[in-house]
Amino acid sequence: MLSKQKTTEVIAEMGELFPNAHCELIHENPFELLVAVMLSAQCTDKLVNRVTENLFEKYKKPTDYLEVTLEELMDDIRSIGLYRNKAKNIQATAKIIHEQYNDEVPESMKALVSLPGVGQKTANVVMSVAFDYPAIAVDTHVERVSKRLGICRYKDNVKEVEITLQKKIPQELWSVSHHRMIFFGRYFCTARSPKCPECPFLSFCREGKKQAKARGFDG
DNA sequence: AACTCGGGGCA
DNA sequence: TGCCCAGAGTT
Repeated sequence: MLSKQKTTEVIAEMGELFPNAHCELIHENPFELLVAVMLSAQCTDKLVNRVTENLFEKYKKPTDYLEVTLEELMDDIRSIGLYRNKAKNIQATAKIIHEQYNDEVPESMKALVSLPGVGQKTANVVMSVAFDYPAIAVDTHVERVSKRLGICRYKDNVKEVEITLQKKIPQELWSVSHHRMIFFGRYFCTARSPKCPECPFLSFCREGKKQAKARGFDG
């Protein structure tokens, strides 16, 4: 297990690798962010970005989603997996935000999680990114990277990963860390074929040693 | 804890 | 082809 100091150093180095990591997810309004993250479930970010580019031209406010039929919204996001559930959930959530929250995304974990299609992970992202709330959203990238680098244990569940990260990372870096680990997970520490030979953390990475043995490079 | 949704990307 | 992906809801 990595020490707190070593973990902080790793996060800092990820910041040098991806200086703009924290900017890319920040949308102009929290509602766009919420929709983007709802769409991203079980999809690659590349695919989501392709869809949202057109989607946010057409849909600006929560009520915009209520003025079209479910079929039309489904067509607008059809290239994404799970589009039927996502379209339903986005409409239902837009309706609640319009009717109960005066067209504003609620700034509370409890309220966010109660929205249809919004779970703990999505709520974490919205709170930390849109409202600057100190939280570390543990998605699959964050989980994989944390385990491989030894920040937490392989057997840890999502909650345990979150607790360990919050223990080992200074609070002012929580929100930033989320983004840096996502970028690192996307460009270096990918699920299937991580770029271990190019990785700055290879010297102490558990996964790197496995990969070196399996793929025949110097671990 | 296990199952389902689901089109696209990648090996 | 087969497996995986910025998860959430139901049983």
